[in-house]
Amino acid sequence: MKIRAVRGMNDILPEEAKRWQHLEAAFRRTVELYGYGEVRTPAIEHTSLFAKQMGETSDVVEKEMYSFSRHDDELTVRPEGTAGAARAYVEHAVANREPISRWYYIGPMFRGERPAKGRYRQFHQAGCELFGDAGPLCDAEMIEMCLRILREVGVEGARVHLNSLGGAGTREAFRDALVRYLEPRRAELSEDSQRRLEKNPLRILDSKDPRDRAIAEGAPSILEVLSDEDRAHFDGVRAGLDALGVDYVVDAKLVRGLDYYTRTLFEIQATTADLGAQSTVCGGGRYDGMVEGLGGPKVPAIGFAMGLERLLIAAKDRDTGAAARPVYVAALDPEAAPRALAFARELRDRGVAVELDARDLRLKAMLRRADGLGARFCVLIGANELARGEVTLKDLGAHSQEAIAIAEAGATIADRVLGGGAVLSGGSVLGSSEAGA
RNA sequence: GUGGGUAUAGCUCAGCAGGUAGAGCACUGGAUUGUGGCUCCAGGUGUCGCGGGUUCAAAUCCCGUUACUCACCCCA
Repeated sequence: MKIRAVRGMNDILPEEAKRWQHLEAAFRRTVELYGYGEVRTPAIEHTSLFAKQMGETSDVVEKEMYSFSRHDDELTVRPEGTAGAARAYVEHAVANREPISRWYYIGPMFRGERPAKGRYRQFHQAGCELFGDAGPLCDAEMIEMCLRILREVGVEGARVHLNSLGGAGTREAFRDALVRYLEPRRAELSEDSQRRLEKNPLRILDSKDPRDRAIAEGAPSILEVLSDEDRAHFDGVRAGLDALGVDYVVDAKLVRGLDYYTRTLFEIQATTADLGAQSTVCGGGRYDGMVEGLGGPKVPAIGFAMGLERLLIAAKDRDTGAAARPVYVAALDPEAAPRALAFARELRDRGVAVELDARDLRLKAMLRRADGLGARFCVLIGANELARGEVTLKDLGAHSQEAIAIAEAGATIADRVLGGGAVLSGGSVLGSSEAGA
């Protein structure tokens, strides 16, 4: 039996990796505009970190984590990025060094869910965490930043959903009120929701089952039971969004499966049909209690994460820029191959990208390959060239070729490839002729 | 985790009233003794996802299994 990739885990081949690189670059570029710096935390943490922060009874912790014992340690491969970042924030006493910290991360996360489109067991998230500011304006700022990222990345039709869970006390009170409302109607709920009644009643609010929806319609709204402080914060967020001209919908039924959220909760959905049920492309909120819960000082925080696989599905494919146009060096005879190898190195020394081809093939096949790669220049080095101390330089766009003394060829080619605007105009001319053909 | 669909060449797919496999693209060679993007010709030895079963005979029918996929669930 052949060894295959583990279920739910995918290879990303170079061609596709290019799209990832563009996505990640756009993310970095954008969040750095807002003052975020990258943090890199380990992929493995103590299991208790996730169990405590995300909630012992959350689905992720209960049945989706990749956990294992190693010697005396109970460890887990991270299912998300926030807990690890907060742990590092506390561990390094960052609150003592600076009043506000803005961190971002990009990396793989692991959850043992049943794979589906846009949902994999190893998946990738890019996210931000802001520590040290409890004010509502940074909530609004972060949401606007998320929208900017999505725009930069080419996601269209993003919709912001906003809710507030209130502080810890409000949340508990609401949970009780909700259970009091639902308990008498238990029999009318879907099977899933009957289970959720004990475990995570808030989840019933965003169930997709029509039976649940009907009941959820009449359920009490968390927004009605917010404390004055929570209400003021929520209004502040909305005022911030309004000032930024950001469209959003208040959705009192928006909830999360993770326990650590307080107050502001938001989710951005892409309206791409391709995403199917996995349309949430960005989710985040406040977690004002986490740092203290990890043994740190009372430091409020807010963060979000984006699922990169989903982003790539939702993102309109844009021109990823001019593809690399290597100079193609073809070694035509075995005796000329070492010279071609050395010549390729010389071009690279001069900063020119080179694809060396020393296979035992017909010149025709090599030129086809050079075309396929989009090379503008092709350098032929064979027995004839070797005898004359020359190389043959072909300009594939102009259909011309010339003999150049091998001692000068490197400088000449580097000059043509790298020299000023010549590259751009040459590239676009070739590009348009290709498009026309 | 639950239910439905799919699984044939590197890629996209055809073939299925059962007789042991095809097309396009891509790739290689030739037409053009060392000159490309077009054209023409030629080139496939693919465990027809895997394992069982029915049958003289299975890619085709049945069962199981795995992967992918859609919905639910969960979430980013």
